[in-house]
Amino acid sequence: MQQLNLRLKLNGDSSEDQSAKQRVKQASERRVAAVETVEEAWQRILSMKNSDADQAKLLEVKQAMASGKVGRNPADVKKRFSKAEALRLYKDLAESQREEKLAELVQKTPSNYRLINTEDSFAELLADLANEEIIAVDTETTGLDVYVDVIVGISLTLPKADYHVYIPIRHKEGEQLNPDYVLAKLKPFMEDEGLGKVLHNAIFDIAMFRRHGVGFGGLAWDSQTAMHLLNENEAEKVKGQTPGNYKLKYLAPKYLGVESDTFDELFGKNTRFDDVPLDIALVYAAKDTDLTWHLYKFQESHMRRMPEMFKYYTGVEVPLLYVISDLEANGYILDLDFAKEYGEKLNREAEELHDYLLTELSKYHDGDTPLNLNSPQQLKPALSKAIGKQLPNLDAKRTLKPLKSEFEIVAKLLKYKGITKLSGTYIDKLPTKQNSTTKRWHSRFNPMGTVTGRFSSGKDEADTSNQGFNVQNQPEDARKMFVAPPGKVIIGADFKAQEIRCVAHLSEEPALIEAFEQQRDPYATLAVKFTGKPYEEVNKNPDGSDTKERKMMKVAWLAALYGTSKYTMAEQLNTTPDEAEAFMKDLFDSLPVLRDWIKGNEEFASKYGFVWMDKNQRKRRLPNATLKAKWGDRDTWREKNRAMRQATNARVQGSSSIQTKVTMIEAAKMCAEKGNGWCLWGSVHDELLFEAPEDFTREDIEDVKRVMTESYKFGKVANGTDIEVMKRWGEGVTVDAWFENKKGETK
DNA sequence: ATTCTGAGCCAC
DNA sequence: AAACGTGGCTCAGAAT
Repeated sequence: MQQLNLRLKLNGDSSEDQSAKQRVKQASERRVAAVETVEEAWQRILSMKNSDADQAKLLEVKQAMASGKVGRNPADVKKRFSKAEALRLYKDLAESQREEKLAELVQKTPSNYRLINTEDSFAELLADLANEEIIAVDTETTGLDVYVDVIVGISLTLPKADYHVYIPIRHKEGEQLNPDYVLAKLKPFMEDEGLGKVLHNAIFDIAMFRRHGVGFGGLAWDSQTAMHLLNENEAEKVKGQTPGNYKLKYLAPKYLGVESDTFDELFGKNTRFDDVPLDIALVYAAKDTDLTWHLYKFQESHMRRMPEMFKYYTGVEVPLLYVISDLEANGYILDLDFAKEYGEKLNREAEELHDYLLTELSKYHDGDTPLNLNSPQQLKPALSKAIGKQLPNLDAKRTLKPLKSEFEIVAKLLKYKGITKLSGTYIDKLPTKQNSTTKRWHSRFNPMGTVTGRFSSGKDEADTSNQGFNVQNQPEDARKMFVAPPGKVIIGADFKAQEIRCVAHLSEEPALIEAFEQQRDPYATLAVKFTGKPYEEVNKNPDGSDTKERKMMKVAWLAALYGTSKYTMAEQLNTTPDEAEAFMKDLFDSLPVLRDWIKGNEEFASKYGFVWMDKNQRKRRLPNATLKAKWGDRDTWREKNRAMRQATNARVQGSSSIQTKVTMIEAAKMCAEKGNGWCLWGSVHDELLFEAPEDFTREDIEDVKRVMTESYKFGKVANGTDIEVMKRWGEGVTVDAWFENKKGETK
């Protein structure tokens, strides 16, 4: 009861109460300090509301204090032992542990780790390298920007000679060989196709060697991409679990049972590797190739048990890394004048809309700060009041668009959102990402960025330069910033209806097979089968637009592929869920082979917990597919059904991505044969883009067509491609139009 | 001051 | 028995 009274007083806010509050607090602190033992303080601190991370740190400090590893700072002893002090002690503890750890590592340096920093030891290494068939390679660098940073040392593992080396070349302290000399001597080995090489994240090191004028050959294995193929779920986010990753330092303990500290753990976040003393650098860096080598042996033995996957990995994914390396290094050119002018136009429009919206909506906004239109949290209640309708969210497509014609303000908001997205993410942003060294724009193409095998594109995971960007989601309007280099064109070639052809092949549905045999539009063909109307009538309207039958088939098609629910389908077809369901049932009844194929995918996944991509080259593991959905267990039900949808989708997406990757390799070969400035410019899932001299010929186009349609066949289903030519991305013309235009110019 | 998460939206 | 598969980026706002 006394406590309650005290609290009531403390909560008062008159100045008298304030000073009373302070006096009471000070008195109580004096009392606690006088009587509280450190043990009691611990009880108090540990029972506070601490984050999990803090609690763990606190417990560690408590233990360290008990064993005498850390003690209180004499200056603090008079004060009450606080949580803040305990956390300060944690820092001291971590620092001393780090030093201890480093000393221990150096002391326990394996006898077959060699620091190469003399003429003699380097000569011996070169002689031994000549006897190796396959080695492991890694570089240590000043940072992660492969166009700006430099190599500070090189690690090699020589399996036959049975030792691991670190060759420091640019550390700030310690005896080292001349960097140019070392690189010149290593160059023939690095470029030797006959000397196999194993790396972890090879794209990075290949780019680093390239930067120093050293080519790369003989790539045999990349333990990072191989791991993705062996377990694409390693980094999956599961509730209540910390997700894994594909870093060597994570994989080695997990799969090799070897203890391994990360760079940050050992050296802290802001240490550059050229600051690391050589004895420590040796044990850290040589361990990298040591671990990479062992991870390779482990992975190889596993993958060999899946021969088709092994063949695919070594035959496609590994050589693809060279292709990506060239593609990324080539980079892009942006038309900065265009971007500036366009950006200014967008910003003017946005400003006008912003003024209007703020004027109209501010009166419905409560709060001390002005309404922020970019904050859904603030905008939702304000807009709801303005239009007199409670909005569930501000989803442009679902929520706002239907209200667009009824409310002027919603229409303006949609326009505003569209413009600010375009300028904020693309038109104004991309120009700031020019690389200082190459003066070009470089993106990343991660061949294992997705669980199905598609590429992802963007910035490097650990890259802090903020210069990365996603090439694969550039909207139509932003693509216009990308231009061909002077004297060149961009040639775009897509896989016509890639995923549908893929399904035709995998399912062997006769209606689809037949459509492609007759070179007919697949959606129209489905519409014929379903409606009984003639092809011409359902394919295109007289004005060239889509017929409603064809549109419906397209929606239904995607629904089958993606597992759309009847509710979403109803929205898309503008009908009721029941009708949508009935329509899908009728449709699938008319395509029984396709229906059974989808069912088969689901049954396979339910039984085995994974599905195969085309020709068993790759797996998509879906452990949740084996769940038994129980009544009332919503989470299980949701996960199970998600896995069922993924089963079919992954097979289609993954098999299609195999086609794209195989074709990229053949396309790169074609470019190399042609020379004369031909190279790959990009890839966006179902299309490849080339850079070519603007005096390319019709024969060149025939070669592109051949590469696109013949590099990877979906069984007996023919491939198709549409090719266009452009000086500016997205402003393409047909090949015929290009040559017609040229004829006109020369006349 | 830095890092994380969710909403939202771009691509195929 | 409600929400379409694969990604990445930006911004706001919260957590640390």
